[in-house]
Amino acid sequence: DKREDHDADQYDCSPTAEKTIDDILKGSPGNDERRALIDNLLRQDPWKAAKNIKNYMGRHNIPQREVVDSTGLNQSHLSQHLNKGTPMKNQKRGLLYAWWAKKKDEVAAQFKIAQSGMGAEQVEEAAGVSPRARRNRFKWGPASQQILYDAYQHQRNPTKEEREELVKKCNRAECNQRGVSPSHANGLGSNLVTEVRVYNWFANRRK
Amino acid sequence: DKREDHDADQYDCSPTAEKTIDDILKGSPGNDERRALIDNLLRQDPWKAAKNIKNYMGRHNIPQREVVDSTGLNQSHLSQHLNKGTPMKNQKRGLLYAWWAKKKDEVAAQFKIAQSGMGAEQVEEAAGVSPRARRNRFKWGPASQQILYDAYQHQRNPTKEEREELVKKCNRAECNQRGVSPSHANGLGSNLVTEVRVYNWFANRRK
DNA sequence: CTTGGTTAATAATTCACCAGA
DNA sequence: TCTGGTGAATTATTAACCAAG
Repeated sequence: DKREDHDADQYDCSPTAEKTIDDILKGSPGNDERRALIDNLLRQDPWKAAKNIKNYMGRHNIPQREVVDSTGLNQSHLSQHLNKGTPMKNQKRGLLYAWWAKKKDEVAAQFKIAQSGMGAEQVEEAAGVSPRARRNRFKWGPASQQILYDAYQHQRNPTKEEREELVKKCNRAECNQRGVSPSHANGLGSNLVTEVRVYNWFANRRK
Repeated sequence: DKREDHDADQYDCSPTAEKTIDDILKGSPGNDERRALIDNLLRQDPWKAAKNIKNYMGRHNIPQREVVDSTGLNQSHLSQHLNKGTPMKNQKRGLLYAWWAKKKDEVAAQFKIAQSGMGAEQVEEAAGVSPRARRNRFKWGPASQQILYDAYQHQRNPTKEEREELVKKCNRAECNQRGVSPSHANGLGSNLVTEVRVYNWFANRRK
């Protein structure tokens, strides 16, 4: 990772202005269906929708920050809405749902493309992942952590080979959790497990 | 509270450069003794010192951020050092101890001055609280919270009178926790309990 | 006044990174 | 082949508003 030029104020779009559903849904086909989904969600129980979104984010290990960046919602508000059912006006819920509607397709596209031999990053690009967003930070999923934890009990200092083995096992588990074939691991994008990450996990764990 | 001009890059001193013990101890008499204390702490068990500082901060409800601002230490590093005993080099521990040495005197001075009829903010000024630092945010102490919690069980919507009563009770408890006479409540500075704060506590609690 | 919304700020945690032995 | 140190980023939580019944 490079230190990013932390002064780049050029984030997504509209630096000051509020976002709109159109901003989020910009371009890409199939927006009629998405709008229908959004309207539908807006008409239903917000708490139920929140749980579904949270669940989806959990399964795919999507950082809350990505949602914040692409919707323009306030981080703490979003966090409370998702985790505690704190109220959120329809206008804002719409943004959240729009993000979700689009994201689901993006993710699906990513895994589809991942069948080809592309690397994880190329896959993201090819799938048209919202361009301006900053790359997500890698995040361990519970499934992988369980695997690592078990391995740790048996061996605190795995060799490179053992680590590579763990990488495969983790990626398989992650794909499994997402309901896709393990061969599509590159669709995991920023959450693809690598040997360095496994290395770091052990190094940090040992402290 | 006013919205602060969030662009003001003029924080404490030395925006880029590392701080030194001298920066922290600048001016104010009695620095020889402070240096002796610092050296002494540096020679002892870091974890023991950390616990003492943490304990002190807890008793006076001092935000970690104040330490970060005045020492220039990294927030997560400080947090880990204080809470988990993560190692920290002497150079940096020195800054932390210097802050503590000075802070203890400042706090003592604040309570001394608070005997006079000054308001909480004037007291802070008079005590020569490091000038450039931004005002700390109010934070409830455990003692006060217990009082409020007990009151809440009995009455979710206290009247203004009841709230004023709680204010007094809380401030008394806070002074008590700090080992000072309740008459010195204004020495509590930014942590002085007021009726609005009590009001807010109940309003937030009801949600 | 109070609830519905909403938010800035705080701080524990997570994942990484780098200099040496 | 790390391990001591460190740190940027993430996010739940805390303590505030503010508009409008």
